[in-house]
Amino acid sequence: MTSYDVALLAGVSQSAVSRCFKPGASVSRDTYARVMKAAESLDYIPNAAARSLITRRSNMVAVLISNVANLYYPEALSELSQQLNRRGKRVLLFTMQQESDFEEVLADVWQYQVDGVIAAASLSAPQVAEFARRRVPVVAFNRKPADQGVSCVVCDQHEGGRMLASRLAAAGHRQFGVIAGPVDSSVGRERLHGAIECLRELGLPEPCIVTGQFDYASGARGLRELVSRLGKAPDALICCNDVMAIGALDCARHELGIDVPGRMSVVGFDAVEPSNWASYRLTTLRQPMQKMALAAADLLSTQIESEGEAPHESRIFLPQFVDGDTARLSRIEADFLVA
Amino acid sequence: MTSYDVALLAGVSQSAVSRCFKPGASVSRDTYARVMKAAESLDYIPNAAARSLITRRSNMVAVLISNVANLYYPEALSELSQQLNRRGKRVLLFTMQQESDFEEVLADVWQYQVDGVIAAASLSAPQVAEFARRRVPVVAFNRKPADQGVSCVVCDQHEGGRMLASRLAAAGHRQFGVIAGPVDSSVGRERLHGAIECLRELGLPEPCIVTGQFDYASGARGLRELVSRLGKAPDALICCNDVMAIGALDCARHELGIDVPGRMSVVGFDAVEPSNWASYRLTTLRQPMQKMALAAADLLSTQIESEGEAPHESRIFLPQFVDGDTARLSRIEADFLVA
DNA sequence: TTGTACGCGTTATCAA
DNA sequence: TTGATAACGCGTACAA
Repeated sequence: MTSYDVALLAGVSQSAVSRCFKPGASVSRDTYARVMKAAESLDYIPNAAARSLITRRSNMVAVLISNVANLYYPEALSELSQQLNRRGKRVLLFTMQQESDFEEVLADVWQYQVDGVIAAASLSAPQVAEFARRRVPVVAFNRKPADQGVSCVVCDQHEGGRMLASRLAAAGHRQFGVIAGPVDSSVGRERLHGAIECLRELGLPEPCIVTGQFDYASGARGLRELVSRLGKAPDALICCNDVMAIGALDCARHELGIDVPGRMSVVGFDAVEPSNWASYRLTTLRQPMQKMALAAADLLSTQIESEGEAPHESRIFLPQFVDGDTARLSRIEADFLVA
Repeated sequence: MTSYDVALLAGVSQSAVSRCFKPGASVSRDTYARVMKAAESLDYIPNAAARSLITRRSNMVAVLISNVANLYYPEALSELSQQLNRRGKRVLLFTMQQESDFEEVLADVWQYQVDGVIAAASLSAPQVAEFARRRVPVVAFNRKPADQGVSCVVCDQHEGGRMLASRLAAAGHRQFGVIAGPVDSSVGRERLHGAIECLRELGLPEPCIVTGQFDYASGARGLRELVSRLGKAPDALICCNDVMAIGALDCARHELGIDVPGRMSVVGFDAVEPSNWASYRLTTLRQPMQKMALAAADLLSTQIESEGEAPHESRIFLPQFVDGDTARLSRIEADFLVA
C-alpha cells in the first residue's frame, strides 16, 4: 500500500496524501477526511524508509551497549528507550560482548542513517572524529570520551570513589581492600582511582587491590585473595560494583565467617535492585539513572535538531550515597553531611 | 557520500559501484579494486534506507518487550540480539511499560518496514491477522498466542507449575501457598494453573493464592498475607517468579522468623542470577533462554526467507529443575527422576 | 489549498 | 562484465 493507492481511492493527488500525514501541513478539512478514510480502509501507513530518504531523518537512534546482561544496564536501557520514544525516536539496539567490539559495530551503525547515537562505550579520538565527519551526533553515556568534542552524560565515578573512601576513613577504617573492575572498564578505573587518591591524601596505608570481572564470582574470589595477601580481612572493602560486593559479602558471611560490618565494612557501586534486598542492605552509591537517561536524550535531541551546531556539553551527575547495613560509618560524618 | 560520488572517482558507472557492495555479484577484479579504493577514500557506506526501498528488506527485526527492567528480560534480549545479529539482522527495540501498550506500539512497527517481529507479548487474534495481512512474519516469544497461525517459542510454564507442585507434594507438603503474577501475565497464569491442576489431581487441599506484581515487595507482602489468611505459614510456597520468591524468602527469614526449608519450602521460576547467590540458593526452574533465543531467531529467519510461506511452528521447551536449598524434596523423588 | 514534477540513493533489468 | 534506465515510496518546490 502506497500513498498512490490512497490518492487514487480518495480521488486526490499523491502529494495531498503526503500532506495529510505531515503534522501542520496545509490541507482542507474535507480532503483530510477523505484521505484518512481511504488510508484507513487500505491499512495505509507511510513508509519510514522512503520518508527518511528524502527528509534525511530516520527517527532512529542507535544505542550501543555492552554486556546487556549486566544488572546495571537494563535500567539504563529501559530509561533511554522510554525517553527517546517520548521524543519520537526509535531505538536501534547494538549489543557488544566486549567494549572492544565497538569498532566493528560502528561500521553497521553508519549504514542505517540513524539520527544520532548513544554510546555506552569508550570513544577513542579517531572514532569521535568519524562521528563528526559523518555528521552523526553522539552522546557518550557514562563514559568520559578521550576527545573533548563530544557531549556526554556521566556520573562522577572518581568522586564516587572518593566519597566512599573518605566516609570509611572518617569512621576509622585504616586497612582498605579494593576489588577493582576489569582493566578495559573506564568506569571501574575511575572508581578505583578516586578511592586510592582519597586514601593517599589522608595518609592512610596503601590499599590492597585485586582485579575482578564485575561478576558475583569475582567478589568471592577477590575477597579470598585479599585475605590471603593481607593475612586477615581488611577493615574496609571497596568493591567497584554491587554484584562483586554482594559476592564478597556472601563469601565473608557464609564461607569465611567474617562479621560484616562488625569486623569488615563492605561497600559497592550502582545500587542495583538486589543490593537493597533484606539479605544484603548494601551500603553503596546510586547513579541517578533516570536523570542521566533524560539528560542523554535531551542532549542528543538538541544535537539532532541543531544539525550538530549546538555546542558540546558535559552533564556530570553526582552519585547518591545509599546508607545500608554493611558499613560502619560514624554518626558525626552523617550529621556533617546533612549540615 | 553516494554511490555516484564513488563512481565518479573510480571512473566507473554507478551500477558498478552498487554491484561491488552486493555479495556474489559479477564484477571484475580490477573494477572491484578501483571502486573499493574510491569508496574507502570517500568513507562511502551504502545507505540502508535506499536499499531497503527497492529490495524490500530492511534487515531490521523489531523486538517487542515489556518491562525490560525485569531481571528476566535482559538475558532474553541479550541472547536475541546476538542471535539476530549473527543472521545479519539489527534489532529495533520497542519497550512497553505494560503489555497493554502493545497495540499502540504496533502502529509504530509498521512504519519501519521491519523484516520480522519477535513479540514477547500476548498476541490477540486480530493482531495476528494484521501481521498476516501486512505480510510481516512474527514469532511469539514465551507467549502462547491466542491464534494458532503464528510461530512461537515457549517454555512450558504449565508443565513447570506441575513439576514444582508434584515434587513438593511427593516430598510430603500438603498445605500450599501460591504467590501468583499479575493478572495480565499469561506466563504467570500458566504457572499458577499448572500448579493448581497438579495439586487437585493429587487430591491435596486447595492452595491459598495471593496475587503479586513479580517484584520483590510482592513476595514479602504475599507471604504476610498468606500467613495471615492461613493463620500459619504454608508447608510449601510456590512463587510465580524468582524475584517474588526471594522477597518471600527474605521476609520469612528476616521478618517472620520462619525456617526455610525446615518449616516451609519455597520455590520460584526463572533461575535469575541472584537466585543462585549464596544467601538464597533458591530451588527453581530455569528456562533454557539461549536455546529459546536461538529457536526464535531461526524460526523468524525461516519465515523471512520463505516470504511467509513456511508453515507455522511451535517450539516448546521444558523448564529445567534447579536443585537449590530452599525446598525439602525427597531423596526418593530425586532418584526416581534420574532413573 | 491543490496538483505537477522532481529527487532522495539504491537495486534490478536489460541490452551491449 | 558493464552501463543506461527504470523503479522503490515518499516529501517538497513551484505553479496554478
